[in-house]
Amino acid sequence: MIEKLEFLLALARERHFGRAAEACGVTQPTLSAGLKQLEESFGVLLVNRGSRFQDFTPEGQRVLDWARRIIGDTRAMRQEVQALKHGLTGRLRIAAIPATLAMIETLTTPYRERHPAVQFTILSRNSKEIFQLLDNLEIDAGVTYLDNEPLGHVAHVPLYREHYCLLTAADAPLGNRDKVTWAEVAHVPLCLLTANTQTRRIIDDLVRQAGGDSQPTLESDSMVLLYSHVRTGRWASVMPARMAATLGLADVVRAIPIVAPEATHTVGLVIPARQPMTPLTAALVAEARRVAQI
Amino acid sequence: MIEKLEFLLALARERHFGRAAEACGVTQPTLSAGLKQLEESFGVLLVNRGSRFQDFTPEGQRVLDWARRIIGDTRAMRQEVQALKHGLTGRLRIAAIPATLAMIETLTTPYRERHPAVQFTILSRNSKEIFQLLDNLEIDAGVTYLDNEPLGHVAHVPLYREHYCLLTAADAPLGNRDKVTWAEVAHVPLCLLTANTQTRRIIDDLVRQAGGDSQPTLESDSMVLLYSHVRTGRWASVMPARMAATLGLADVVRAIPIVAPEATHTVGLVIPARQPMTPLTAALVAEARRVAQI
DNA sequence: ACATATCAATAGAAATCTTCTATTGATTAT
DNA sequence: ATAATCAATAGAAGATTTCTATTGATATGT
Repeated sequence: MIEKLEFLLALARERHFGRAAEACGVTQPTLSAGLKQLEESFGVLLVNRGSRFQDFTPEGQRVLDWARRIIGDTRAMRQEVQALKHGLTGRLRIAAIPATLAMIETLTTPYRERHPAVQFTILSRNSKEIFQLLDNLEIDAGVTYLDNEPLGHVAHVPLYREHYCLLTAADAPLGNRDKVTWAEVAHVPLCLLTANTQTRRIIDDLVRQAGGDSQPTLESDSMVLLYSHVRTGRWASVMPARMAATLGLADVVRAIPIVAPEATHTVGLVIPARQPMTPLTAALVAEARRVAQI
Repeated sequence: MIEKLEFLLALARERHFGRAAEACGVTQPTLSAGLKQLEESFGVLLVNRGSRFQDFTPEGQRVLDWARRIIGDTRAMRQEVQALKHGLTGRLRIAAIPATLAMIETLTTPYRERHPAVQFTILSRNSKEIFQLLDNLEIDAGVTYLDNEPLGHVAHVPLYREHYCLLTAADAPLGNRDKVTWAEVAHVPLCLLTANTQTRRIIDDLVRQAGGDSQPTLESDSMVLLYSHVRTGRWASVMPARMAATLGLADVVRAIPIVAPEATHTVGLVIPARQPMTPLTAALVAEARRVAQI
């Protein structure tokens, strides 16, 4: 029964019988049969299909919601018993938006100190993907902005307020300043994250409000790529202050706080709205509360 | 897997492998094997046993808690799909303390009006048993006092405040009074519920505070039995006012409000603290809110 | 202290179910 | 029109579950 619900969950993720079956480690006919059994046991069609997967029926949607919950609880149960036996073990799966990648270690380092047996998987994803992964039980927690776009049905723990700074060469136009305004930044050609990221949308908004139009000279979804350009001193960028601080900068590059309008956004941990949490997640939340600066 | 968790739940109820097996509709070796598999899958002993059932290990306790939740969710899921198909169907199981039995119809009658396909099972139980039944998923809701003894981990909906009255013959010592005090009641020989009920404990307390000692001339766990004695006019009793009002009284018997000290206790619905509720339970809660007088 | 009863575990056979491979039928893409 | 993709089906092999019958251990009663 639980295994059948796993089939359903996989199908929701993959939207394809064959791939869902593979994800579950069974063959396609096995998955088909499993779903058929579910449907028979409920007496309702759960999946609309005509020679290929189409979508879930309304009943299928409801069962899917319950399946997520039931499977989440089942995993939490196993984890908890495991923790009672051997302390915290297993793999903690986190996804973070690129702008926060450099601060994740402030969570994982003390976490590992306390629970050395825990292993980590950390993915760089945009915020929309993070919420999808959370919904599908594919990650235990996410790190993203809390106050910008509506949160899904998740709980959250604030971590810190983000400020932005202009990264530019000391000998560039604004390079000798102690602080700059968004109005000034609006005229600098920048290297920025691609437009499917929240950080980019935030920066775009601020630039636009200051009268600019933000046509970046270079855009990428990789922070390392942006960083490697900026450190040459030949490109400018706007980055979260924490990111700039953590990465460290070459001598030729200066990180200049952008001060007006004062624009801060809250970065925080997002976790599934389940009570009780899994032990691994609970420990992460405890760490987040310790590390939180707000 | 879910079936195995059902085994565990049955064992917690019955504390006996054979009876638990019977409750699950399997033989004892099947249940034993099922539990052994659970233990192997967790890698932990769940049940302490030496030639007979002893108790659950700490891990077993935790698994038991999760099992209740997971199985509760599984049933809720089935119920919800069923409700999507055919509207509300199935059996709503309620347990109520004897003092409230006469008011249950104020819930069930409008409920049935709205959802004619739903069937009811209503048990008369004391409050301790009600909470056990709730914990074991054997009932969907209970009706009991909310403010007297500590509630388990349940949610609740207040229904009304209970007042008490003295039932006695018109020609008995206090029979001509419009109201009486607990101090006066303390001297009347009464027919009361047995001491394992909350109602009795409440009355005992009030009588004792008024200086009496409550040695009932007759006690029973059956309201019908008490009622049949009282209606002869040859016995006196203290009953919740609602009960007296609902049952109706023979001409010779009067129901006299007991006014001082003003003693009211809240009667309410108690339901498992699960979100979301099962559809059957949700409908009952809605009805309770409608009927509630407080 | 001995006999009896109760209880859960075990052994082994029978039955059920699950899963697989191979194929089909239907639809979509080229 | 042909090929490719996808999910359902058929049928055999394999795994699991469940049963009956029994054992071994502990408790109960005489």
